Amino acid sequence: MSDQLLSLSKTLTDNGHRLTTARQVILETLVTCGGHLSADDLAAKVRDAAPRVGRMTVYRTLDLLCELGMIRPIYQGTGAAHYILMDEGSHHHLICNRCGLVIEFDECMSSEVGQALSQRFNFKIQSHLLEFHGLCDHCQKL
Amino acid sequence: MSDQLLSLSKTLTDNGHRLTTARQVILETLVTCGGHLSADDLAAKVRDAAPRVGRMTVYRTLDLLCELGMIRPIYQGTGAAHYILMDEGSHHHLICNRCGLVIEFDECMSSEVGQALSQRFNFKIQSHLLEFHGLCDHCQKL
DNA sequence: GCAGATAATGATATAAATTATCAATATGGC
DNA sequence: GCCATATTGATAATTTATATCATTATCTGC
Ligand SMILES: [Mn+2]
Ligand SMILES: [Mn+2]
Ligand SMILES: [Zn+2]
Ligand SMILES: [Zn+2]
Repeated sequence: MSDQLLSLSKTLTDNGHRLTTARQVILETLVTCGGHLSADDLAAKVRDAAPRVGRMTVYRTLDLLCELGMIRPIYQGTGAAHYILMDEGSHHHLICNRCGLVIEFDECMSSEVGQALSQRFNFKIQSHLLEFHGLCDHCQKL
Repeated sequence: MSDQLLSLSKTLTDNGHRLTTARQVILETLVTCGGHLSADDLAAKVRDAAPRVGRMTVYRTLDLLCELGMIRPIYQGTGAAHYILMDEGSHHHLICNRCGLVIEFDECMSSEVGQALSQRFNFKIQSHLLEFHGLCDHCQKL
């Protein structure tokens, strides 16, 4: 069991939620896949490992994880929400407006800005998402 | 007709798309409302001004505006996509993970990072979105 | 370890949001 | 104004998301 999985599980129990087998499998699948899945995509993968887990439980678990700030829904081409992991505190993308290509990157200087905002609005920051949008190498040449 | 509306219209024609009356009304409504609308919300408002504009046209226009980088779909509580205006080059949010409150802010230091990424990946940046997620003043006290 | 209170589940039904089709129409270039 | 064709909108189909509720599993306290 990975550290990340342990940490996510702990966040659940720390907030008074039960660590059910369904939730365990869902978390494990989510971590293994590295996120970027839709609810139904995830439900399908989860059912490979645990066929008894219902689709509703996946939807509800995703909602719960969102509320706890562990994941975040974003658009990724299709009409369905895709969920990215937020437990590391940040997530960064370059996204092509034409073909939908997603490039991940790490560096970012949002901490200072966050600090200031946190005070101004008395807002407790748990994570951030930074996305640059534009045209990828390939799509610029079309 | 606002400068913003003119600029958006120009982007359409500059990219070889027709400036139809439907698109004009859609853009105008979008700008007037300041974005943050779902496709169906927008369709309803559009039909107040122009009853003949069909829902499909709104969906398709929103897709087109996304592809041109003028707007961007994000999640805002409900299952439907909400569209934010991106033509100013950036958009910044503080979002409460519990109640969904959205606070807008202006300052940000993403330009330098963007510059570096742009070169590294040969990616033409058109805009960026920065979101901080956490708990608002009110929800921290629950 | 067991019982009880209750959070959580999952089968089912319903609603909401998105996408596909295609004949009719409006648009911009000439 | 004419024409080629991009765009539209009515309709239908599909995909996503939400609501219900009886049943089950989890945790707490003993
Ligand atoms: Mn990612
Ligand atoms: Mn906004
Ligand atoms: Zn691309
Ligand atoms: Zn809140």
